Amino acid sequence: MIELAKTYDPHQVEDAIYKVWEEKGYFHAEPNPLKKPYSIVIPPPNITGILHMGHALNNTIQDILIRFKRMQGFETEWMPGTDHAGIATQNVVERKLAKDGIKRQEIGRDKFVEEVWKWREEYGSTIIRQLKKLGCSCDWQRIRFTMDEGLSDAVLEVFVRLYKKGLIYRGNYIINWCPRCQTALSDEESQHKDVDGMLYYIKYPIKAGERKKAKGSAGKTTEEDHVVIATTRPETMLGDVAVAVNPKDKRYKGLKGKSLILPILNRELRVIFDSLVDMKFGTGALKVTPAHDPVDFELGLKYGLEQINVMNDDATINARGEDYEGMDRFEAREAILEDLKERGLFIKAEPHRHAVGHCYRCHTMVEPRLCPQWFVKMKPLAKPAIDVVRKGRIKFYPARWTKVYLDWMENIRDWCISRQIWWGHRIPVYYCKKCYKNSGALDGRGPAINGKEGIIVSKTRPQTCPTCGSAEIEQDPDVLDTWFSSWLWPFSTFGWPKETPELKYFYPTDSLVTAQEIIFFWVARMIMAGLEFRGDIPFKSVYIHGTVRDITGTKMSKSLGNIIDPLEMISKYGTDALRFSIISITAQGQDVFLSESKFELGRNFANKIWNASRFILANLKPEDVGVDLCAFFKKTELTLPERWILSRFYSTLAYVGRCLDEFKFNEAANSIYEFVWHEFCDWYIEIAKSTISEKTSQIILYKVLEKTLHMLHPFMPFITEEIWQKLPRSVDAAGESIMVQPWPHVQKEMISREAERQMTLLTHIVTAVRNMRAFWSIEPKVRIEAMVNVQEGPDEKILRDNSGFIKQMARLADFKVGRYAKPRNAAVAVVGSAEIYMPLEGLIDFQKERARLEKEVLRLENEMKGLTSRLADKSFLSKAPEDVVRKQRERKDELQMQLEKVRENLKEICV
RNA sequence: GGGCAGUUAGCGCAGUUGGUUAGCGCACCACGUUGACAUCGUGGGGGUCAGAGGUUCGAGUCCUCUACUGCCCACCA
Repeated sequence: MIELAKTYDPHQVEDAIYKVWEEKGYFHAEPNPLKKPYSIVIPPPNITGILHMGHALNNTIQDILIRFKRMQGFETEWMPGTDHAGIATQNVVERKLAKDGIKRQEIGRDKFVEEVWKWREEYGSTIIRQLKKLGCSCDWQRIRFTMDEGLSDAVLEVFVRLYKKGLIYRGNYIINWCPRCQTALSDEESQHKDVDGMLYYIKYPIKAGERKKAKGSAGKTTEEDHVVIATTRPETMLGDVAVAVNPKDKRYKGLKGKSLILPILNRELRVIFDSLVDMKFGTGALKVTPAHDPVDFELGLKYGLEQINVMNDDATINARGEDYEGMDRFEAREAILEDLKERGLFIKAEPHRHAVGHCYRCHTMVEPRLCPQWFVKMKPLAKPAIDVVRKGRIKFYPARWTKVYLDWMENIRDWCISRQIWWGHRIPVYYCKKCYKNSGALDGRGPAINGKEGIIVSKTRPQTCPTCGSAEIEQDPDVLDTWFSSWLWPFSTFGWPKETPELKYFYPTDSLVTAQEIIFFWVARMIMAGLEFRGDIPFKSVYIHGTVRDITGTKMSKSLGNIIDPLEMISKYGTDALRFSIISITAQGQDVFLSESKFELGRNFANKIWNASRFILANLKPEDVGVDLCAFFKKTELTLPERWILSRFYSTLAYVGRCLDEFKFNEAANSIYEFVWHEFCDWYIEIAKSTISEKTSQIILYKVLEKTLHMLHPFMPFITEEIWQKLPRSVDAAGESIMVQPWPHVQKEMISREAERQMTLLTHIVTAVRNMRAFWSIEPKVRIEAMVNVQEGPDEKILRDNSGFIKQMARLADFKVGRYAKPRNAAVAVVGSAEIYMPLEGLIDFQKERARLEKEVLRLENEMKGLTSRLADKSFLSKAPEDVVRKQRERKDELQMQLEKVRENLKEICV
């Protein structure tokens, strides 16, 4: 007899179990020619992050996969790590320093970066500890950080290779600028959000000497001395150099050859005619600001317009804005509008809702701005990455993401990779001052755009300029986008560019598990990088899980305060409960709406397992159970419930395996739940109570429990380990862990549809008796008897053989099987071809019983109607598959019989 | 503007390739026994599967349209 504690306390065991796992090295994998590899890489959380529910879901899924595959005998490598999150981390450390009144500019670059490293030492592994708390079986010996020496080397290597290949260039284009972080952002880092703004209508006067002609040729409808433009951002007019209209727009025909005067600054503006201009928007006249708008920029290039940048890095107006210099962009907007009103040039403002880019880190409104930056040419990289997905070498689950991926890839734009911050991989570009000064510097930030003079791209710092020999060399001050290191993750973590044994063995990895937000940032880029630098796909399948939202459907975020903290849930309900709950409520790829009460599901389930185990172990005779299951069954006659529970177990096991292969984690979890609770506990254990000391029951209870623990382990690693450790087992398995036990083999010969069908008959009979008892309010302690009237045949034999179980489960004094006539004063129920009588001397209220039976008749008749018409339908009979027709016929016969019997009983009552 | 999801019991959701009587959890009602479990057991009530049309012998499931909700993408200033 083995005793388990009365209640399961996750907190007492989880940390200790995890420690043992880690110490014994179960998480670690090495290239092993005897085994097949299975590897996944963690989507590296950033070092400023703390574990949120999205992480919990994401990592639970990965851990389930890894534990499943590990038990299946694969050499499983789950590569963990963190990314340095350039902008986010720099912001955090800046804020920390600001508390002590320190600005990063004051202490300088080197000192600041030192501070960030210090911060990272102290706080950067919070999320790692939390992942351990979640039970993640990552290979911590291989943990990587995007700023590690090896990964940094990979980053430089990639930059140099791409540059040499002509896929990296320096260009002066409109980029997304975050005035708060004071850096450029990629298109993906600028998130569009709808903003309620205003559309302002402003008069731009026609140059004085040219007005009359304009009037003459434009007809009555044209304003005689000005053009009205519409803009949402009046402050950018300080950088206007032209006004554009559509050549087809009749309203502006008369503007040909004319100039306009920019209000306030009195700059002379060209009028250009271009079909890019939408005639339907605003007034059809577009003010052109090449340095502050992508469309205007295009026009500027096309017509050779001057690019006037009117803002500083912090989005205040610069000297080009004359009187507005020093004002913030929004202040300037108001001031300019005021001035325009004074001059009578302001017409109206109407509400206008439009999408505006926001910084994905600090949510500040992004300023489109002309600025020299480094870019990666993406089209050549995208092409092969499109092919591998088209050809199905990489598959998305659910498949709909394939289209999202392909759409984006086919319209991919160049990637702005330089960031004007200090924390990150510094761009391996060096400028020879002597050479580039000759070619004309720009913005003091480097040499001429698109030229190569004075640019040295090298992994290491050159001593002298290879062209002129000058030692006056300085490195580009910018760092690279964090994703420029993350996109190499699947191979840089295995040692690339070195051809390490790990890289050869584990690459390509198998599955990538991630959230939809990150498809463009990360997934797509990893595919491109994998193909470009390693010549092979980085992973075979991509599983995109849903977003975790709160109960109202909003995404959980710290700023909204609607967070359900996974660590808090772990401390309240236990890790296994958290894991099981979140998995079982998350359908494939579907967003999940979370509320705290959902974690009760997992907690209750853990409790159920604990108690079932406690019962089994308390009654266990260890000397009886150490047998080979297959051998034992071959020579032992099993009862129906025994054959049934084994059949159900193996069916469930097979189904769970299939679900995990198809990323249907919720279905796997729910089928285990259903099996454990409603089949094993509710029926089999209850039935086995009467024979618990017999060897067969001992073996079945023990084996089903043990194998169920195996099957459940990937989902609930701690409780299964804790119970498994308590099981008696042979010496060779002693001290081992359930996590390295083999995944149970599906014994197909144990799966019996027939046993399952027969058992259903028994459970239906028991349920019918219980139902009658409840209906007639017969207290459980009152032992009464019942009998079943059944025709001679297979069903009779089943009932006869198992009458003991029925008696036991329905709490009957006696249960007789045979041919019986209905006794007087008996309640009756019909199940299939059998009729159950329950004599209730003196208890029967005929009216009540009649009502009950009438209701039953109604139900049966209703179903009968449908069946009858279907079976009378010639088309159905000719077109439906045979087995469907046969089944329906059988069902009809059965119904017919039931109906007759119930009607007969009804008649008798009426007498 | 384009795309993708979702709409099934009071609430939150499942529902494989179309095929018997549409399920689960929570909540609800009634009753609770001998030692696994009140984080429980037994029984019960509750749904014209968003709406309309179509395909089919047969539709929650496939097609079209509509409505509402949510998400993603997008250079109409």
